[in-house]
Amino acid sequence: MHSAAIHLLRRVRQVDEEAMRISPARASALSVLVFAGARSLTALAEAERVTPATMSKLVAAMEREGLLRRRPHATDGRAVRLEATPKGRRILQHGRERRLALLESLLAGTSARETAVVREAAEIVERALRSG
Amino acid sequence: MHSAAIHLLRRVRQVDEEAMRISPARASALSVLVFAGARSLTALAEAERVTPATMSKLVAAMEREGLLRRRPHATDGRAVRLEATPKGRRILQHGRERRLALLESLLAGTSARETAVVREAAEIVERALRSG
DNA sequence: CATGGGTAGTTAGGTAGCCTAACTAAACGA
DNA sequence: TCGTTTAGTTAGGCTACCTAACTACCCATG
Repeated sequence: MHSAAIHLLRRVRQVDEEAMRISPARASALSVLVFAGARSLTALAEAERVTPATMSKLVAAMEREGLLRRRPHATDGRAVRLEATPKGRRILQHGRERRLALLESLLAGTSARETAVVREAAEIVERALRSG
Repeated sequence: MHSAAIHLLRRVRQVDEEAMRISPARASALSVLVFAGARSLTALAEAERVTPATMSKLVAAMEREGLLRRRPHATDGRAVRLEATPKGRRILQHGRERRLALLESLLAGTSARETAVVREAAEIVERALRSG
């Protein structure tokens, strides 16, 4: 399971870089903003299970690339509100499509039942990580 | 699926580092040597889907740590034969146990059926990556 | 048997993503 | 108002990845 995760990510990285789109860590953070909505840097760091320091650099890079915007928090002068830009949404969508295409082609040699097993496993793992 | 892999590895890394044992990339390479047998650096790089340059550095570090040995190839003076040391096997075993314990505890809240789904999915993904 | 093209591995230099420690600035509560 | 807590940044360090350029060796072919 662990080994499968390592190898899968290495493979996905190859394709991502071929297309010069967006790295896995950025795609993952951006998707939180897109699908779960705008939030503070620290909240995003928690969602992604990294430290605020790490997220601070990721956010700075993504902001430079125009993937997200920083807005002042309505009432808290220390905090920022991070939100995806239209460009960010677009690029995330591209990335998702590319990744999806890769995963589909990888799973092309497997049966429908096996595909369903993999999908369910991904959900189980995410749920377990959230609760654990 | 992609996102589950990212989050799983981040979680595993936390535990690995707590124990100051062996990093995921090293564990993965070492396990090839332990379970599939001694081989050349380039062959190991291919098995791990990284470039020889990357593997060269990994191997140098693991050799310094006494996890593996370098032997001359019987007939080819350019090549080396990499094999795990007893210490390497031992540490790999520890790492596997720790990781196993983590994964077990993560999956503790899931049913037996779900655990089986995850196990099968890992096998399917590895098989798909090998053939694709 | 010399020579030149391929192969095994290393080195140099660069990037991303992760960390901890130490900091600034704002908020809050006693 | 003043000390503590919280949000985010910066500095410095590590691992793991890459490409490009190198050395050393292998092997065929003239």
